Amino acid sequence: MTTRVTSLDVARRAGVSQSAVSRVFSGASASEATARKVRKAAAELGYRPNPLARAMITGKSKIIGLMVAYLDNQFYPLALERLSRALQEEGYHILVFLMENATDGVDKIVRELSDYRVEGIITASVGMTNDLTERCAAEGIPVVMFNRGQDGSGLSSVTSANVDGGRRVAEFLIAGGHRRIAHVAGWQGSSTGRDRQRGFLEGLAAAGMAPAGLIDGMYDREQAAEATRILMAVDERPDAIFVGNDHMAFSVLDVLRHELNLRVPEDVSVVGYDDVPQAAWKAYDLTTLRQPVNRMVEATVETMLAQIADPTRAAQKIQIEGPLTLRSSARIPKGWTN
Amino acid sequence: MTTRVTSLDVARRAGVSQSAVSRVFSGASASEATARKVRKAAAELGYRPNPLARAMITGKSKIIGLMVAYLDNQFYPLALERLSRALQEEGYHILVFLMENATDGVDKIVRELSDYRVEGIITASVGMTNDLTERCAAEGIPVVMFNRGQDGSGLSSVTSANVDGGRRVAEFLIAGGHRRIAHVAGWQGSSTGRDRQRGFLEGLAAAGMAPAGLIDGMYDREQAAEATRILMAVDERPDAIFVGNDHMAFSVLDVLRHELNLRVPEDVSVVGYDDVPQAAWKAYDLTTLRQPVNRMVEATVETMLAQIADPTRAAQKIQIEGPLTLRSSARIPKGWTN
DNA sequence: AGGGCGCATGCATACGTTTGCAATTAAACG
DNA sequence: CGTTTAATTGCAAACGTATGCATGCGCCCT
Repeated sequence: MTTRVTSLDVARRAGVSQSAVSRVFSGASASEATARKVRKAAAELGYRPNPLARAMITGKSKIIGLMVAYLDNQFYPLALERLSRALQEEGYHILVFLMENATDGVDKIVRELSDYRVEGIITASVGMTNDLTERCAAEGIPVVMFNRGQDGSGLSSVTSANVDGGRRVAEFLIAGGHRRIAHVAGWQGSSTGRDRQRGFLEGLAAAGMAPAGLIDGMYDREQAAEATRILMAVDERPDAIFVGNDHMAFSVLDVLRHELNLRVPEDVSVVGYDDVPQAAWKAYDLTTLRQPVNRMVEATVETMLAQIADPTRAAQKIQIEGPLTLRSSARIPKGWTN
Repeated sequence: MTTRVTSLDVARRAGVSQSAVSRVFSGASASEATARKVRKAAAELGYRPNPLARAMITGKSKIIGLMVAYLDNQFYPLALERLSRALQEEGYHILVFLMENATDGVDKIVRELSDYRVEGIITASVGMTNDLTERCAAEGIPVVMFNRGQDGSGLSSVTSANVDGGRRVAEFLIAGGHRRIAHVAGWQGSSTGRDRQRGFLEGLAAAGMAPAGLIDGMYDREQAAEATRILMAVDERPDAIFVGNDHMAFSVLDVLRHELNLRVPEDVSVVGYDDVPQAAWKAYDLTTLRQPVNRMVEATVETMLAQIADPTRAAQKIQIEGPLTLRSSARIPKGWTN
């Protein structure tokens, strides 16, 4: 348990003042001569600035808080991985909080994050109430919501173009000749769920159609399975189902094939949303609207850094388009080009 | 951007000294009378102790570092989720680092973790070199390795009983009447991969058998797929494959069914390792040896906290047994009881 | 050559806590 | 009631860094 080496130790060895050392390491002005001496001494002693002490003074901790609700849906681990890597490269560190979607927990966690003087907060799939919005704004902590928006909040968000995506799925299924198209919707408490549903309904309406069934799957496998059973337990079965995300779509496919003994896509086409890695696995081979994780992460990091650099900067709501990934779970219209 | 309220503010309002406030909040002795006054004033002002300042003095940051290599394998997001929740409940926070399995990165990250005065480090599926072991020991930072051991290192680890598990899978397959049993092994650079393979080979040997094929799948889907193609491209095909983890097993199943058009388990039985949630999904319905995540997490947290409380405590290597979860991907021996 | 300007450096203070020490008060005991 | 002992409390010094201010220096310009 050797005692740590401080800037003062370095200063003594280099024959300069402690402030000189600080200036060299914090990038303030210093002559090339002293900088060399300091760096040499620091290297010899193995000195590293203490980020906590630094944070005390500056209020900048080089830490970013990340709030995630659940990791079942493969989309989020993936995003977490990318986000983490990208931020690490920028010299930031990540304090993660896993939480229920329940609002009360959010409250507590935002407080703790602010205690640690995080420089920014990224939320993935977790709703912030408006008073939290205000609290963060009051404390001057930038917030970026990843894959979720919040109407009326002054917060930045990065999502895919969900309304448009929903509409394109509708158009795709209609073009495929499906006449009874049902929807296992994403959780209506989330902007993604609502937007995809809205776009989907608009797409149907534009062709003078209405959904053959519509149930909120709550982004939950079990609920999606139950929804599927209900949707299919009618005389005129749906011939296509648009599912609010891939995670639920897998469950839907399992029920269709293994419980109801239906063929996909011959009896019923299925389209998901996200394009998580599993969607490409042969057992599912799911046609799905891709959310471009990489670009979404890039945009998130970029927005975050910009807001940290200039806190007065206006919030941005960024939408990123993704392509429809064609696989075998849905009939492909003749001559369809993406 | 209201200025933060400090212990001094509270002290003034409560009519006591700043140290009194500190004592009340750090749990040191204080009379009931002052404690009440202080708490009242604190509540009115909305005071919260600054953990960074606290960490500066005590060296205790209430932060635990978590190093994870990849999140593709569903087992890790799940573990991360559980670990995070458990530690949060104990009042700790988690600094996550995602990293390549490459050794050089580990070095840098351990340094950064130590900069932030983390109280402990949990590694999941990432190899630590021995000099890092020493560095952590020198700095007095407890380390617990989750789901990976390291021979000869003085570090605590929590794993499932991998050797035993491998052996039990062998016994199960033999009892099922399989005569040509192959193995797509877990990465031989990891203790889990090696141990499972060893147990498996021991189990075969005990019945006078040898593997019908053995390839390192590197815990990678692509490599596992390629391994499967090679293993099956012989005259006397294996009638069973034990795969080093579920993540690879899904890939193996996809190749068997959709590339080679084989039936599972009629033509070939498949057994995995982990019992991740997806293993229960009907499209795979994988027989697999369960790693009890919850109990492993509990043991990890417990060990971690114990070592933080008493750094002189000897390292522990904990092994936790898991049951073989029977599903339909492998023939079940008549009268088999787990 | 002299005045002015800018840059580099050191001194000292601040950040918000914890904690050893001494002083004060309360309790306990004969 | 006096004295010993224990429990509280305040004072002040840390922890390791950043930074405003004043000083000193070299340099350019007229």
